[in-house]
Amino acid sequence: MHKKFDHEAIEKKWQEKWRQNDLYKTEEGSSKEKVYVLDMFPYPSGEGLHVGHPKGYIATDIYSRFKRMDGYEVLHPMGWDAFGLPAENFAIKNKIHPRVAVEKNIANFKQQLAHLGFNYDWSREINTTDPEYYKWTQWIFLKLLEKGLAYESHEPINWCPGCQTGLANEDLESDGTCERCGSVVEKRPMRQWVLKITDYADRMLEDLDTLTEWPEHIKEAQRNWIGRSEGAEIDFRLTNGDVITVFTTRPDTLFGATYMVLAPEHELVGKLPLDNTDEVYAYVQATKQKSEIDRTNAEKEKTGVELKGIKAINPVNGEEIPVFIADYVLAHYGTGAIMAVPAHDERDREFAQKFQLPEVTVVDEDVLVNSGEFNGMSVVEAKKAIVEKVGGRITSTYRLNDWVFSRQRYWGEPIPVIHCEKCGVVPVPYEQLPVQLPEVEHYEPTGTGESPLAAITDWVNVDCPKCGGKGKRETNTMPQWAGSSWYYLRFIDPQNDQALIDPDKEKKWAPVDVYVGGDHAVRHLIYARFWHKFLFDIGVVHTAEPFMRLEFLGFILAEDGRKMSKRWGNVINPDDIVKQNGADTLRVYEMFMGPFENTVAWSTNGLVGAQRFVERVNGLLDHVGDTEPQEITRLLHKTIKKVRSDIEEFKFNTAVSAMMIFVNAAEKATLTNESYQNFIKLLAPFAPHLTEELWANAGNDTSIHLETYPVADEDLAVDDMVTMGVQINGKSRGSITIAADADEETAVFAAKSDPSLAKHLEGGEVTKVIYVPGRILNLMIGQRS
RNA sequence: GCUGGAGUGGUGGAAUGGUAUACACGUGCGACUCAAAAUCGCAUGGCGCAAGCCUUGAGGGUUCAAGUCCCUCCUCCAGCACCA
Repeated sequence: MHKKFDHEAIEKKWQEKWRQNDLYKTEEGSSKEKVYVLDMFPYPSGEGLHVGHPKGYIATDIYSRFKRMDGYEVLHPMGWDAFGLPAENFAIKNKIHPRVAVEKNIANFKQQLAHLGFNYDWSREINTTDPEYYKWTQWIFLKLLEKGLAYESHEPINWCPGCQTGLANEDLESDGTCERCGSVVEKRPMRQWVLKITDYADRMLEDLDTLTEWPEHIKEAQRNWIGRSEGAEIDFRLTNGDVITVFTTRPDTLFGATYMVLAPEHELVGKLPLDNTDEVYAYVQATKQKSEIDRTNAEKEKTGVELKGIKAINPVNGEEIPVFIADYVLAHYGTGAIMAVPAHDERDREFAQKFQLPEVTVVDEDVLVNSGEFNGMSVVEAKKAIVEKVGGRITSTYRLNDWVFSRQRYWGEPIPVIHCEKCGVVPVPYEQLPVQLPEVEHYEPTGTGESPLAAITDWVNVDCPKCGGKGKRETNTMPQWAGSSWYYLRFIDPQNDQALIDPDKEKKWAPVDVYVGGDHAVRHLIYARFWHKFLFDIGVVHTAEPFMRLEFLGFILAEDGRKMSKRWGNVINPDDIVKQNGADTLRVYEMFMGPFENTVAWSTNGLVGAQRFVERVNGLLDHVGDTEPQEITRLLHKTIKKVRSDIEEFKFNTAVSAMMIFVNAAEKATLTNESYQNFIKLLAPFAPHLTEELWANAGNDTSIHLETYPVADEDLAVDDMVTMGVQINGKSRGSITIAADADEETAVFAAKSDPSLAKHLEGGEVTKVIYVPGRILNLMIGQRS
């Protein structure tokens, strides 16, 4: 009789052995075909992992183990995304230097991951806060600057009074609060570094079509995020001679434009000669006071003020129309100015009704009316014709804005530029990288809009690299997203101090073949794709896209159906599960819970099922004999076939269930030692400790994880006898068991010979037979009259 | 509102157009035990004593055959949203 599986001792034993033997180290010079399997690397928080975190890591672990056993050279690394506000806020609160806190958290995370027996090549570990790493993050920034894709802006930006830093639009919740701390975000005019991501918007959009192995919903989310609208820019001359350019997707409705609206922030507002300057000024001020919540609430009543003393001239018919400012027009979209067509736009209609402005219908049933020479034209034709007539320009605009790239905080990559009194912005010479974060005594935010770095005068004051005169270092740092926008490349060549990545190695290992993750995926993927395309343009990488295949994972909720959170007290720590039930049980359970992409609640009961399975496999040796029934051989080969294709497709839940079916059957019979060892290999990627132990117990002195993965014998994977359903007049009435290649006559005979089927055939003639071998027999009978 | 996805037992879920409910949990009964846990065996969609009938969100359609394909509708989830 077998012993109960002592998971604690066995896990420890093999994890140590694997480490000692460098079992999972990627061989650089290997001639095998490569596969690069990557997790979205974690942000090492102080709270450690809960059982939801490892789900994706288990999947990539299984996938990469499978690929290694199947003859590939596998690159499967792990690292840490450790810059950013949470680490800094945690450090401030607990009076610890962020670096120290991060080191501690990483050690804790690494320990937790180690307990699950993952096959990472730890010799490639990277950390975004390591100067040897962020040297290259800074290098990319300098390249962007060199190519004109990084620029300084003084536009008012989002300021979070809680975090005391500027934020990108994307850092806000939909209600306009800070996603980190929940504070109501204000607008503040500030000097900011901005990256011209909009230059890449079209390419990012178009290349989505090449990503055939990405889930559709992620691609759709990217399209929404980029939000391209096709339309035209049209110039409206004002009576004072100024010109306002509007963006519209409906140039065909130009005859219906009965007024214009500028965003209150529009640059022209302060410059126009107006009769009601005070009123206008007051409205602009009132808009600034409003939070983003009030500003973007579509429910509220429209407000605005007419700019008195000027009119605009509708370029298509020469009519003079009034000009307003109103906060329903957004400064950061299109040109910050619109032509208002109350008849064909709900928001314009609402505004027009309030201010009693005329409404002119110009399109009826997709055909133009009230539009002079364009009457009778289709909308599609008219769009082109009218733009041409008024000298407009066909163009696109995007929901996506340029990326606000500076933060007034300590714990980020210093932006590597120097401000010289004489030369202006001067990039730090490449050979002086990295610009290291200096030691500071107070890394709390200053709240003045300056980073804490500004107080360190001996770091800030430097000679200008260009003229040798007085210069000051840039004290803003990069946002957390910077380091994670290119890390997947560094794993390929983590220690290179001469280049971001060696071109030969890049050609060998890039791109990432399978990328797995969930949270924040849309935004991270936008940024990473943007940088990757830039790196492609400057010749650093050889592919236009970084991630060939993307697998999106569903989260694990707490048993109560809520998110796992300290706040609810419903967090389950994987360490506890590993200790009580074992790492292999946890791994099998998380894969068995449901489809990989589904969000499912943790179930302690469900865990028991996985545990029982692990124990039964441990006891399977008792059923090994000299022979095995043929159906066991067949079942094994069917199982091999199923498990292989399921792993390939990330259908781990059905792979596990197929193996359960095999074990259930094998327990009721006997199986040969050969089949036993094949089955253990089949399970090895899922339960690496158990199978390694059983492999050793079976007298092998190699590691099972370097063995060849079983291949199904196609002849043995199909049944020679099949049980198939029989329908009579399309209704299922029973089944027959016949040879898989039986002909129709045999099948019909078998059905007629079956008493329970024959019963249904009485009183009628078989008028039609539908026979799909191995699938179905359907007999149509007509009533005998 | 727009876009994408999903609705199957008490629960998680399975099913190239071919016997719906695999696998697992839970539950019930039984075995083992002084007893319990663990383990093992049997049963387990609904109605019905039974033969049988019904059943994949609702309703239509295509087909020999529909959870699967098509149409209409309902509900839920996700992303976007005063985006011109």
